[in-house]
Amino acid sequence: MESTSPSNFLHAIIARDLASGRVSEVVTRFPPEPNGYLHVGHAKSICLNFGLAQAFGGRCNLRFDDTNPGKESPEYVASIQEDVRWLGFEWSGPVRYASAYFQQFYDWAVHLVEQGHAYVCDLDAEQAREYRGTLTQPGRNSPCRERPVRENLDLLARMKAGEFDDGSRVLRAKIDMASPNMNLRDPILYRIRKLAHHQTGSDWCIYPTYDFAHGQEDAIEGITHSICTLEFEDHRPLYDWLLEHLPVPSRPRQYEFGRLNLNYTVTSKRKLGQLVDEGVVDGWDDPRLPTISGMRRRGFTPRAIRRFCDMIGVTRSDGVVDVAMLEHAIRDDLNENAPRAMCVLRPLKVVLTDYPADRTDWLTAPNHPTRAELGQRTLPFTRELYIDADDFREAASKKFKRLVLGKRVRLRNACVIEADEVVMGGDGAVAEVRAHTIADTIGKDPADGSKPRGVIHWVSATGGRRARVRLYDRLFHHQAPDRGENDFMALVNPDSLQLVSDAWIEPSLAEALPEQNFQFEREGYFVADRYEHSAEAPVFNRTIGLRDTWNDGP
RNA sequence: UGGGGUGUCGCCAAGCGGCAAGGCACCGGGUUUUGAUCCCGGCAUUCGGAGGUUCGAAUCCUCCCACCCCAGCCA
Repeated sequence: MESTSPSNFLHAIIARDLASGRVSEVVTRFPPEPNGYLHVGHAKSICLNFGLAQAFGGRCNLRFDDTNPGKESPEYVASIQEDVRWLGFEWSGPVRYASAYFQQFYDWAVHLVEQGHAYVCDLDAEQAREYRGTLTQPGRNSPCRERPVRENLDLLARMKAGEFDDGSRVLRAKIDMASPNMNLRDPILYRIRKLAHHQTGSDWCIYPTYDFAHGQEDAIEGITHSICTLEFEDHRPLYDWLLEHLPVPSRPRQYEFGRLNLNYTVTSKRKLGQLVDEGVVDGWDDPRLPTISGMRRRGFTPRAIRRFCDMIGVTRSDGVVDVAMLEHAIRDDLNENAPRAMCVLRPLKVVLTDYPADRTDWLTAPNHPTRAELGQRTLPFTRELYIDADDFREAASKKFKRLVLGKRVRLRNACVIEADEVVMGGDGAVAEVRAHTIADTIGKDPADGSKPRGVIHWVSATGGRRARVRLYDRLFHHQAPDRGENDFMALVNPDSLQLVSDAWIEPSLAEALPEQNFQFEREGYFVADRYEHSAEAPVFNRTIGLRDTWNDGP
């Protein structure tokens, strides 16, 4: 796989650390909590962590930060691994789990207590909040703060033994209740949760907090550069404090970067989960969601997502990336690599009156306009064809470069035809167009030197196949559905999915493999559905439309 | 009104004292059996603002302004 890893400030830091000998090898990690599916924001982190390790010949671990059993599940640990692999990355060694280090964390907690750096606190959640003070006022010491070491040790052991109820006691670090950094006001290290854990079962009833776990996990695994998002910057002093006060095997350092924000979309596990739970979308892998599995089902390729991550860069400023950049990344990849094919979304019958009903010509068409190595396929050409209803008008201005009554148009990969008359249906709409072919125009212009201004796609009515096509649109029309006062659930686009049950495809398309990408010429990029597509009942999802700069006329 | 951050084109982003890369978007023009692609051209005398240092500043100093994060026994 190509290892693009464009330079950024982290790249520079690592290069410097390697050059100075501060570290001899770079070791990073991607540390998701298995409490939801990965989304495009995680893709940025994955590309960053794995990409940096790759760029410097180091290693990158996949580690589940599973310290809160109440929110986690095995379904997520499975999907996360699948998504990371699908994106094209392989972690170093086995999958790691914070939960595998629980005993070590506990021993270290005991160590902290013995050194007088931690104590068991009896304040309940509400009292703890009061004692913590506010952003502008210092907190007050807990009445338990000066508890003797011996008593703390006893209480901690009993917390572990399950003698106390959830929430009744916690273990806290003894740092500084007056610190302007809230994270240093005697942060909680352990809480009681009488809950089974998806990895450790009922072994524990006390679980470490993120702060008491993350740095130590990094130290145990020999992580050299622990990369996280900006909101953890205030936690860095605590991260360092714990490492300094514990006999850890290595000294990782934390660095922060700005998380990805995309306009017109929501990227937060909580909100994505709400859309899934309330049935607004069909599941975590709904093609309208910016989840990795959703984008996969939509037809995005790992390469396009990686390319997108390279395009947006990595900095410490938090901005909002225009989805147009994501759309460009996928169009760019698919334009280069997707085979072309023809599909009519709104079939309008065209009868070629000068063409025998019992005749079929098999025309060959290249699978790609510039890459001959992608081969060609054959198309059945018959008396009855379907073209898209939008590609015909009884009358139109010169700007309309498609089929018009009495005028000519080129059928893509086939001949030129001229529309003679229209047959109206009972509903007053055009039901059929009757036309005739212009002799000897396959692969060449008409003998009279005229050149049709337009080219439209078509599919044989008798040789083609019916298909179901799903046309996706943005889930939100609002640029910032979850910003400020906005209730993102109320801003969902009710027409984000349009089901087309009678699209018409050229026969070769029925043989498509699930997840195969195509460009349906003049329409956009589509993918055979990962789960529902079959030769008997073809199903395609529109990944993204073609760029369209045509300003519609009259 | 505490602490921690960030401010370079509509968006992302290079730049680190020597005179504003690149990408996306957009606007022209050319090619084209996809109104796609491709090609060519345009797009910041200016770097949040005001002072200062310097021959010279987006880059150094001072003050100011705006925005983001922190008061979960979430991560």
